[in-house]
Amino acid sequence: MNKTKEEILDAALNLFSQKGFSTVSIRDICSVVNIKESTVYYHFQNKEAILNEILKQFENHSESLIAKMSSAFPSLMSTPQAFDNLLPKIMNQYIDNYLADPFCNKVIRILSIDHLNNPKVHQLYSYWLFEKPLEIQQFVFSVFNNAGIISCDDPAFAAEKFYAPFFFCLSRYLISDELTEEKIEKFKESIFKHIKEYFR
Amino acid sequence: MNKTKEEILDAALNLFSQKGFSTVSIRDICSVVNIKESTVYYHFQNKEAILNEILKQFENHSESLIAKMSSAFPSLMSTPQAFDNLLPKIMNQYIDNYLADPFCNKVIRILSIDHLNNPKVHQLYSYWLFEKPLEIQQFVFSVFNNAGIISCDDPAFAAEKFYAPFFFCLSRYLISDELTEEKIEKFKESIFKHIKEYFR
Amino acid sequence: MNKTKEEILDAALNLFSQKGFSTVSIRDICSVVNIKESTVYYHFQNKEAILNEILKQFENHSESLIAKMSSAFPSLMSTPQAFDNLLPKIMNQYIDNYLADPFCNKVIRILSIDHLNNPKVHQLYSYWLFEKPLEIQQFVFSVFNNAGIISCDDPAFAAEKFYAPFFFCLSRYLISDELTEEKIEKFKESIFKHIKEYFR
Amino acid sequence: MNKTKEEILDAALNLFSQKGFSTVSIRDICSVVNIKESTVYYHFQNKEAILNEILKQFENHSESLIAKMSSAFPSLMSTPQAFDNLLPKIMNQYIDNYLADPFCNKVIRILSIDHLNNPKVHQLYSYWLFEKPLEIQQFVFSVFNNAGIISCDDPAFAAEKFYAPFFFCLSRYLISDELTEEKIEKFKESIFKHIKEYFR
DNA sequence: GATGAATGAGTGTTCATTCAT
DNA sequence: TATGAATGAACACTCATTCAT
Repeated sequence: MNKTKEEILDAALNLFSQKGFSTVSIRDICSVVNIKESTVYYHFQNKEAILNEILKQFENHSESLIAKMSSAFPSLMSTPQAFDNLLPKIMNQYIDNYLADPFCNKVIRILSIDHLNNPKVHQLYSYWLFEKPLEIQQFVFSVFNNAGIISCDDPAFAAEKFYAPFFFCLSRYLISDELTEEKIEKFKESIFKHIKEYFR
Repeated sequence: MNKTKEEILDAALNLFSQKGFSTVSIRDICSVVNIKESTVYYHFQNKEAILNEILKQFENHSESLIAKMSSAFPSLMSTPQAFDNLLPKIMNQYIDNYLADPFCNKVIRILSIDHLNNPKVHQLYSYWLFEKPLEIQQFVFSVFNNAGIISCDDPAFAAEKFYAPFFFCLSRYLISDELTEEKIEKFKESIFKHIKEYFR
Repeated sequence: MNKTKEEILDAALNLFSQKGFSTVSIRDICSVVNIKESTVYYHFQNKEAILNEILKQFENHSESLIAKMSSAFPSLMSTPQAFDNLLPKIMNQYIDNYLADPFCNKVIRILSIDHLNNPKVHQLYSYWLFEKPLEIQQFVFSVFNNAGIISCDDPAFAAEKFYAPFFFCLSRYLISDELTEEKIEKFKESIFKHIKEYFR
Repeated sequence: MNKTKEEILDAALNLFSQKGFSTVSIRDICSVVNIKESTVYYHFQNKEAILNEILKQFENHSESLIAKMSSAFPSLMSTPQAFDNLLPKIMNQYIDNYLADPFCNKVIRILSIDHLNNPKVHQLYSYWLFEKPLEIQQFVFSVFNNAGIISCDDPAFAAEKFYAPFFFCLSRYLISDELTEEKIEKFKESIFKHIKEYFR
């Protein structure tokens, strides 16, 4: 992709994730990238198109991450030791490449700021922060149950119980302020406590 | 308070909670209340003052609710039966008068939309959605622990574990879309399941 | 006159003389007097009426000062010693009760700020800062000439020559900044030097 | 410079010099230039920037005029005849290119209208209407004195005496009303009378 | 690829003024 | 006497967008 276009996307991502889509002006973006406003319209049809491009990249990233993580799934089920060894690895992957990944984290902020205002954002917000993670975990728990690894008669509730602390800690530590290494550590510490407690 | 001023506050509350503070214009508010823009400036110094008034009312409401709920606390501890009887009542009070209360619910939406953009909102967001509830629950759990009602060696974690589903379900059911009776029912159903599971 | 009305006039005088008529708002005046804007309209028909009242008072003050000073004129002509004695007295009177008088000084500032913008002000500005003083002095010089006290074949030019330093020092010392005792002293020092030089 | 930008500056100059900076609206300027208000903000950061540009041009003009006039100074001192020949030429240059120059004259009006209200304008007003001319003339008189051309033991007072009629006639003839050829003639007639009288 | 110039619609806000009380 | 409430017109300024170059 063109360098200027990438710079615009990058600046827009940063600004949108700090102040929300409608509060950021084309001028704001241009003064970061150091280009004229009309230049933006060479690369994008309009302001919304910038957001759409960001969201599209986010979806691609997220889907490919899911694909990657799913491939680790069979090994997870092989033996109890494999489970104990792999679970933290998978969780770390999920955190490092998604919740705390600089790009994804910023998009998640955008989703949480703008979801009430923008239907398209709302749909992504619902999907990626609620539906999809719950669906995956529900699936995992029901497979585990069927395999006799855990006993779980309500996989939907199990998923919700497992995911709630993730969402809570995400909101509390990862998108409440600037994202720092410190915050990520706090998040991980907290979330692994919850996981440990969960499988106690 | 003056009728027009109240109507302005009411319209502003609705609009701010739907689109966020900066996306709502004075014109938007006026076209709801059916007054001229200059009239707004008779009642409020500026746009921000409208938000501040709303936030002030929210704080007053919240604080008085806490006071009211605290008074029920001693009876909660008297006998195990009292606990079992009272807990749902208190939870319902918390939900009906706070999380799902039309006024509070809208303010909570505002907090969640604008917290990244507005420092004052951010402070209230952190305080009322994280610090305060966790502080209260941590206190409750440590008292319960001391009284031998429950055994809990890490009240801070216990509070987080108890509150996480609240926050999750709040985000999922109560501030993700328009607030309907149906959504409130879904929320309650889910949250009482979590509570039951918690005290299992 | 009513106390509130006087306070309005006083506040308006101060503000108009600092920032000019059109730059001062009714609000500005009210916040000094500590009344509501609508109250102003009980005492004055509109904003302009406040200015007119001030200008009327100024004209009354000026005219009565001229009358008073004219009465000293005959004695001025009696003997050369009387002239030498009386001239500084008259000049001091002119300065203390007019150019440097707190009320008149403020009005003169208003005239000099607003004369280009407001025809009525322009007329007073021309009259009281050019026509009238030159007319009086021209008259004085021609009488003095006829009486043989001084020899002066062009009283109009003599008046202009005599008055020019007044106007210059007025602008430089008395209406260029806040009016202080120090500034008045500087003005007097300078102007008496010019007078002495004139009659050398 | 861009044509539209120049037209804005020109219209602003005319309007500011007639009504003062704060009384002129961007709309006023636009309706003269026949552009939309937003266009003004393409060329200038804000209203004040228009004034600043005008003032900057005035300072450049004034400084280069002083430089040009200073170069004529040595010849002025060579012989008494040179003095008699050159003085009117220099005075005419001063009047035609400064006091009565259409651009400068308008700026001087702005200075005299807005100096009490605007600190930056006040500084230019003091400098260009009092400090600088007096400084130059004081310098000239002291050099002339040292060269034996005139005898003058108080050059500061001599400068004030020489300059006072300029300032007076400037106010009376050149910035009191619209600037016409007639007014300029009146001004010159008067000022040359004063100069002749001065060197009598 | 990029920009200089322009714009129409909209933003928050201030203003002098009115009028019923 | 004074004010609470309201307003229409104006204000400086910002916005996303267009289009010729």
